[in-house]
Amino acid sequence: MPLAKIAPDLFADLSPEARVQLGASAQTRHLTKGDHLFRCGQVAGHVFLLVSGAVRLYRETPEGKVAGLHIVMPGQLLGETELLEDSGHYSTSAEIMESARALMFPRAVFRLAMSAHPALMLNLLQLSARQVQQMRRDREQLLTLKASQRLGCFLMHLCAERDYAPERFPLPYTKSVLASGLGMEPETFSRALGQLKGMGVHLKGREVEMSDMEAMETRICQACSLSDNCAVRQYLREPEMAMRLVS
Amino acid sequence: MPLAKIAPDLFADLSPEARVQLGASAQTRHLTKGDHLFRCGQVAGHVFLLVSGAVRLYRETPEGKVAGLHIVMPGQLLGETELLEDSGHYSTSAEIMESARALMFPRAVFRLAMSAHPALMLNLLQLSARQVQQMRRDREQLLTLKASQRLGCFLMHLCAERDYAPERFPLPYTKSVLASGLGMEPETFSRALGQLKGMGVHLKGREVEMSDMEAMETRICQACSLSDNCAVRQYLREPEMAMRLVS
DNA sequence: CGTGCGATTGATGCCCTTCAACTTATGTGG
DNA sequence: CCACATAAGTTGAAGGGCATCAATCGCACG
Repeated sequence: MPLAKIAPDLFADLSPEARVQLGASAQTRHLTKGDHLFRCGQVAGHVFLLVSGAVRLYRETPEGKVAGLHIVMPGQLLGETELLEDSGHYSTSAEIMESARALMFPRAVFRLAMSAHPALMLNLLQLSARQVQQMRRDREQLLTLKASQRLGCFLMHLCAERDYAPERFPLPYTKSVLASGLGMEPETFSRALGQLKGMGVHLKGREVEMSDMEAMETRICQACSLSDNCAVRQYLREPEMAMRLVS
Repeated sequence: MPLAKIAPDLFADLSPEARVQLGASAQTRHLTKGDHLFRCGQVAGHVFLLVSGAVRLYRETPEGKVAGLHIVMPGQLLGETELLEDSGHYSTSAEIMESARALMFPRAVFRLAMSAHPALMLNLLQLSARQVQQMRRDREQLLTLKASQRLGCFLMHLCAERDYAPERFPLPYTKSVLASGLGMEPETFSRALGQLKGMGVHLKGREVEMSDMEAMETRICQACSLSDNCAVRQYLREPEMAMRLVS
């Protein structure tokens, strides 16, 4: 598969030759649930690009607690923050949650490509900026929203960003994994779901059904500080969206 | 003041001429407590470099709650994430918490400088990567540590990163501001301080005194997942540190 | 010396975690 | 295809940490 298809944002404005050359330097790895892409503390020799599946970034404390940091989705990079860091060690562990395929770029190759192709560096910078913004939103929501609202917000974003129909769309990974990504325990997740049922949210297996977007917006977006500059709001305002709700 | 003095990391490896040129394009602004550098939603026309003082990034919800996101310290950038974002609007508000001086670079100038000087772009990328890592730590600590531990961790980092002596060093800003930055209410902050007294932490005005680093390490670092690759641990292991404790 | 803001302390309530028991899916070998 | 084992998810009860509201204290300021 060409790089431009896997992560269009990252490889945009890159000459076709450069893309091919970069692609040739990468190995493909197939992994199954429970495998590790890398572990915290190992020498950071590679940058990974997730093609399919799901990966959880986590760390563990000396006391043995595991703290989930982030769920990586297809098209995203892993180990990019270590690419430029002085220490040269991975600062998190990366565990496969869902059978995955990943491209493996040697760190040195990636750094050379960056220097050779300013467009790539610019794209990396843009992705990084977006990630910072997203993490700010995440932090804020941890402090201001309750569990059910965070879950509802996530579902709406999923729907909006992938342009799904609210009445029926698939969950990208299991409930436990999602709970970990949202920073809550599975039990809390389950109870949060119960509360969302009052807003027309039903979840069977991995099928999501959201029938009352209006209630969701008033009871969730209202409590979130992003207000208007949020993908969800824009999605709900789209005319085609109104069409879809009527039909 | 030369740029290299204000933010050495950012302007490293940049030719002196380029530095002077960039510096010439910047206006200096003096601000006092309560002023705003920018507000959420405004057109993002500038990138700011904080020279002195302290700035709080925050957002507010439609319901009127304010959520503190980050405290910006001298030498750091503001509005960098908006520099590359498509929307072109500030995604947070920036309020002065402590009389400040800031350099104001027009967005377009900064973007041009980035293209013209790959070293600048590389440094930006590195700063951004570091910021992501720091935010990961932050998020994790919000979920795993209790308020007093977060405060203790912050104090130790402050001490380690600026190479202060634990027995006596200044707090960079007021308690309320610090509380906001740590994601807790002033009341909780106050109570957290009370708990730290049991570990030899005393705070008079803006003077910090930490007399029992050993207790701090066992009761705080032990619960944190960074374990060894943490500036605090390294600081505590330094030989000069041992000297200092003995003398 | 009063005024106003920052900081402290107490009381109360909510949300989430934790532990435990239970139910429901998932998948494997007979 | 069923029986079984294991994992995933649900539900209940108890407890703790933090937010919230309110009152008081300390301190810098005019």
